[in-house]
Amino acid sequence: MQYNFNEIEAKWQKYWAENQTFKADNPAQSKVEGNIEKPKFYVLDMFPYPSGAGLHVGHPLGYIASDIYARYKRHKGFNVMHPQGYDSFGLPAEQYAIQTGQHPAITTAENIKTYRRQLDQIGFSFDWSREVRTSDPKYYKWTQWIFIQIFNSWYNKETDKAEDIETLIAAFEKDGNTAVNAVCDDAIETFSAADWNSFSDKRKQEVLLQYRLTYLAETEVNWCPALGTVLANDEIVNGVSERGGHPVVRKKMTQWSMRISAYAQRLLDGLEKIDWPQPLKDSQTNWIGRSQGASAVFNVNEHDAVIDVFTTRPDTIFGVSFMTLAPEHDLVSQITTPEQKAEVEAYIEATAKRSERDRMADVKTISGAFTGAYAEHPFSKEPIPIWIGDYVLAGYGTGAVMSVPCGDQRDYDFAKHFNIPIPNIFEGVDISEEAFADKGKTVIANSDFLNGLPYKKAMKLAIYELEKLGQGEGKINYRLRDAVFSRQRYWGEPFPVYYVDGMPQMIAPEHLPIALPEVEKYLPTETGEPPLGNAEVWAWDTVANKVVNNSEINNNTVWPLELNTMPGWAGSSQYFNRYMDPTNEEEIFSKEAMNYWQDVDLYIGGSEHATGHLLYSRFWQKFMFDKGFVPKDEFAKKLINQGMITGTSAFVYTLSIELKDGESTTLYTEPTFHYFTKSLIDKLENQEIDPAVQKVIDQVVDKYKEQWGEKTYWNKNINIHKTHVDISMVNSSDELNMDAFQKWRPENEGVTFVVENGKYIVGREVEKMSKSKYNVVNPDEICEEYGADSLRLYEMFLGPLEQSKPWNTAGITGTHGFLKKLWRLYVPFMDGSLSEDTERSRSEAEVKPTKDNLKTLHKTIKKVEEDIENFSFNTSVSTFMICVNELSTQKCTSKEILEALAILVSPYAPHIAEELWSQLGNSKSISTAPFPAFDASYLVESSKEYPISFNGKMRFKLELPLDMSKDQIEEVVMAHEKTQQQLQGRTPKKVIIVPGKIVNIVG
RNA sequence: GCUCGAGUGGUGGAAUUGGUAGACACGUUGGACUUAAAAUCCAAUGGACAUUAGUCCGUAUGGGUUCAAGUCCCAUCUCGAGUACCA
Repeated sequence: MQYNFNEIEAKWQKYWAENQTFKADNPAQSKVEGNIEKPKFYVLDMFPYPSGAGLHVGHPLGYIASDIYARYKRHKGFNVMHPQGYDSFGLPAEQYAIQTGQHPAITTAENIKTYRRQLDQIGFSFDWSREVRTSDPKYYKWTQWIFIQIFNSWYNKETDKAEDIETLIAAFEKDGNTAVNAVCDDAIETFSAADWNSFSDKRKQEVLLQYRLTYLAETEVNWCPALGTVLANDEIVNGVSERGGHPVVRKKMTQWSMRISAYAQRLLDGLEKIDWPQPLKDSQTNWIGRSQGASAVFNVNEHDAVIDVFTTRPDTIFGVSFMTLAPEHDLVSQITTPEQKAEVEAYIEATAKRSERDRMADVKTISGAFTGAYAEHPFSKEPIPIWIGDYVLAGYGTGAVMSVPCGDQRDYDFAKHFNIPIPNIFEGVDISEEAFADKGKTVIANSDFLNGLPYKKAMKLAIYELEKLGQGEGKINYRLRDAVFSRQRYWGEPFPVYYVDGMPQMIAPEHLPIALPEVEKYLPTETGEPPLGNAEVWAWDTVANKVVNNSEINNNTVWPLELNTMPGWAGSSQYFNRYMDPTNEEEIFSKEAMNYWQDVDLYIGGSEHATGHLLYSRFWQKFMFDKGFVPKDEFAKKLINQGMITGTSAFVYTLSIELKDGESTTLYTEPTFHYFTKSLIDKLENQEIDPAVQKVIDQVVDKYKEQWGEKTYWNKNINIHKTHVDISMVNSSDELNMDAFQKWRPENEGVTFVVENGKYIVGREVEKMSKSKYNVVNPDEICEEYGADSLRLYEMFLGPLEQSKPWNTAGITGTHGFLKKLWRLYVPFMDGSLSEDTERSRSEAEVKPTKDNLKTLHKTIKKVEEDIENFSFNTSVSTFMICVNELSTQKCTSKEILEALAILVSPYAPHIAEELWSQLGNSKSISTAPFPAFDASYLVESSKEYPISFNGKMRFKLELPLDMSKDQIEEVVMAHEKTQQQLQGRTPKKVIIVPGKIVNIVG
């Protein structure tokens, strides 16, 4: 009986779907409420954005790994939840809609269909009954619900958690805002209880907005004109948009923001208790950017104004020789003197024109302008000139720095450039060439009360003295900014918000979801409103509690709705919790479900989400924790980043011949229109011209001579050109299908190949998989030709999960061959079409396992179990191969052994395992079978083949009993003829014997 | 520039606390079967010398610790990822 993988895989995929084999039990659904016998295990993949291109072989890598783990945990007796869904709001579908008019919901649904088909054919054990789609109103109802929760909350620094806004209102009514210690906007006016109670309703709402965890405020945002939307910091890479690479400019706009900065410290602390990859933790730490120092206040001379600065080096405060403000700083226009006005304004204009990208690319050019104003040093009372410079960023800290040129290289460079004095406040340090920033070696000098102190002490004392003056305090600063939450796009979650007199109002949760309205065009309106401005039915009726036509807006009971939509990360920030109870229409998830599932045990996905999805999700989780909705403040215990699978591009080579007269003048460049096989190119690169190449070159030169007459060409340059060729035209031995190549493109017709042994060998290079490089490998084709089980095994076999590694389809014959070999072991137990030489009955075939059989099996169990626990899937595939090779050699026909082996293999190659399991006579799915127990007694050895080394080099091996003593071993080894041969009469200085390991003879 | 990670055959990669380097595959070469091809099976396969036994060199490079180093320590080089005026 043949291993007919296509048939087997289709059969079992159908079986799993029909029997809901991988449906995870929920506490509420089980017989005994809240008490499922099995312990829970939650395995999660980062859900995909369903793009139009479908999957390539790189995409399922992480899904295969998580699937193996999920299936393994089922064998180990866990109630495993392994859900999958779609992050289906996003820019590509909308861009496509703008171009074609096709509704994004339609393209998205089509793409999801393709994804589902591709996922199904790989045989994942997903519980599809839990599927979520972020663009489904039934799902985004809860995204809107969370938004309302966040809006109705503030952050209490005293309790260090989010609290209901009602508690803040109560505090205001009682004591005003002076006693409240909250995370809020920067410039807040203080008010008493009496003030508060006398405020108008609108005024109260304005004040509360400054405290809410999501708030509407005019903020400086990253505006991307090409995409017509704002972008969050993590959506910008190198000053251009992550998607599309469009330029981004700074712009002030009224936007929803999320007060993630309130959670900066907890997001940092939380990293210590989760098992996530260090690089990922590092980049989150970096992104949060905690720095400890002090704030200091400098009074501005002749103005009623102060400059607030943040510094990490308050110990160097006596080294200040100037102040620098960001050009955008509010004070600049106020304090600039009439004489300096022209220069300052010109400078501000010049910096505004420079894009973010230019500013970043050009960090070496020093520029700035003097405002003409002076600040007063808090201690020395000396006047300090105030400058502006674009090396100070408006968005970080207070947008102003106290410049200490002797201790900071940027300040130093600025001072040098503008001839500002550089006072030295470090003992015994030369600062004539560069600034001195080594905190460890710092001893302060020329600094009044700080003289002679090292860094730490000086820092403490400086802060103490600043506090005494009332001009500063110790402070911790974070780089993390509040996250802009509005997008001027169509294809996203609508906000559950309407506006009364310009003030945002939440729609009551019982009226959710607020579904996306239909629009004619997906572009911004003529007046520059977001696409939802095109909707005709987009007003909120507060009486009927429903969305009505805009014409009904009466500014009394019917009000306009919010026109922005939520960003891509809104829907993905709590999806892992919704999976626990995905169809619940009453609440986001039931208490029972949440208490049972708790958190994600294993989360697998790409490292590109380090500072986006994974930071925002942790933020929302902490919020949900504060409000008592979830029991854990970190949502995923363990996270693994799978590496990228790169493509192996193929290249063909042509030459062009450049004829030069004398040293430099190019007379003529001639492409040869011949394709040369790789080895000839290799030779050329080593300055070696093969006769076959020479012939072509001569032809070109002859042709030239015919046209131009005889000349001496003493300089012939040969240039090699390589072109990508579609990898489907290349076989596993790198041979090009020359016929196919000629037909590939019209211009290839009739080209000549210069071959070796009749074969054209292409060049190979590892590159990112992409259409333009013609190196994309589609899993559909692999499944068709080799089967999903071969694909799964091969993806794991390629190398460690976290590492990036190149795909090479040729290698799949290895794992495919293994499966065939595995199959053959079971043939004696198969019904009907037994091959002639194995024609036996089952009972005849079955024999008792031999000692060797058991040894092979149990060493496989041990290794595979260890490997899975360590996520070392590549090595367990090798272990299976060794196991099958051994059992084949042993001609094993023990049902006991083969049953256990089928279970071991089943997480990796589930289809063949199910088939073999049923052929052995089992009627239930193999996924219900317990994992074989390891028994060490089968591995006990009585002897060991000792490596005998001389001076650390292994020379020969000797089989010795394991119970032999050190002395006995030495005796036997020394007496051995090969030992004497090695020593050649010398007496060894030392003999090292590690029983059970090694013998080393020194001398 | 800074932070982190990695360098092992022609290729992907093994090597658990320092203890037989190159497991397992791919590819290559030779052989069997076949009219032929495919498939399958068998054998060889780090390099150099040695046609037998065997010897020497080999885990990016140079040092060091050790009876013993891919593994530990120091320095250097190369590649990859992240980050980038963060005061």
